[in-house]
Amino acid sequence: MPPRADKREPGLSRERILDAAAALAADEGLGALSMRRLAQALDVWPMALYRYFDDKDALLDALVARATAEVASPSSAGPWRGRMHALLRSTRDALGGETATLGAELPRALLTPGAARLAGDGLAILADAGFDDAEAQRAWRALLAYAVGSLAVGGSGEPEFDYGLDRLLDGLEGARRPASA
Amino acid sequence: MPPRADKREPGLSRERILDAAAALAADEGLGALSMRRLAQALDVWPMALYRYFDDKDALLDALVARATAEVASPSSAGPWRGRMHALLRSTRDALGGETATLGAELPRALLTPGAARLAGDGLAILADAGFDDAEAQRAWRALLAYAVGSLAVGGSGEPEFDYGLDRLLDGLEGARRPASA
DNA sequence: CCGACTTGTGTACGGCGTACACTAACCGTA
DNA sequence: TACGGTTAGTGTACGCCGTACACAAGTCGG
Repeated sequence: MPPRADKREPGLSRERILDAAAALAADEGLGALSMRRLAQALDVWPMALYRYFDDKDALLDALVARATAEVASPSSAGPWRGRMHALLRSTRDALGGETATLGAELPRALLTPGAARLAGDGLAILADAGFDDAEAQRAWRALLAYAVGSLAVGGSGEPEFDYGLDRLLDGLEGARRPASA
Repeated sequence: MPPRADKREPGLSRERILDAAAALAADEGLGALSMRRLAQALDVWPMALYRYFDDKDALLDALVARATAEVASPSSAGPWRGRMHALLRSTRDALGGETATLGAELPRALLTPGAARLAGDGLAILADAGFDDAEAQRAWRALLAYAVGSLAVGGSGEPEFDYGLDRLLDGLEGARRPASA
């Protein structure tokens, strides 16, 4: 028999806490996300949250990790530039979206498992496109820097995001092989 | 006679406070920068700081504004790509440097007068390079996004920063005029 | 000499993260 | 049926934070 079969339902869970935290941050901004307010939203005493997260920092990490992990993997069909567009747009949306006003939390998002998977996806696309390993690495970092930076810089939305991305892709494509001359 | 000639020296000043704040943030991280610790470093009571800044947010704004304003204007001689390199490298260093671990404060840096001057410098270079107004705007935003994003993404330093920047510049240059075909 | 102004001193309050000790509910076992 | 262990959530408490407010000390022009 399985050694775990506790019948009492905790009521709380990491998932439920993260949901509430994301909602609170989305509604009132990241600054309003305090352990006390969060506990209140869950109708629980503040210390209850510490059964599920070591401290507030761990909770924040989990929040951005979840957002990062939600970035959709693009299908592996179609031209590489289109797939790269989809991947980076999705990245940008995930980091600036659910994590919402989490702009300030960007750096920590780049250290999560989700980010590693993302890099894998990106590098695969670049490999398909004919970049060798070293160049794909540099290219991926440049693309990610652009995608992340565009969150801070803002601009007038998707067309502008695509414009810069296309220019960067143009440049990368032109440098793909040492020199065709 | 000039209406201001008070002989008592305040001891405190916005400049002195900002210096201490920058030092504290550089030494112990942005998280350690509290009004109380800062006041202690200046050997003053916390409330004294409020004579010079409305609140902590204003102080932080002033801090990043100063860093942004310190970005050197590149000389207007030489090829445009070289000048653009210098400007963006300087931007990146200023935002990631003195503001130090101020990574989290990046967004507010882009709303300062210093950032406006920076944009002016960048747009001037792009104009020299033959971009029309609209395209220079989009190009500048893309370049700034890349420079800012590279702070978050990290990477192995200057060569990598230059690599991505060059690829973006390549792409921008290729698109400068509608089509040369 | 005197009121006005400037600068920094104190005091106080509400909110924060969280350490720590506790209770209540439920389990498997005897 | 009774019981020790485990788990989930409850309370209490402490030290830090930003900052509102009232105040004293020093310096000015008149």
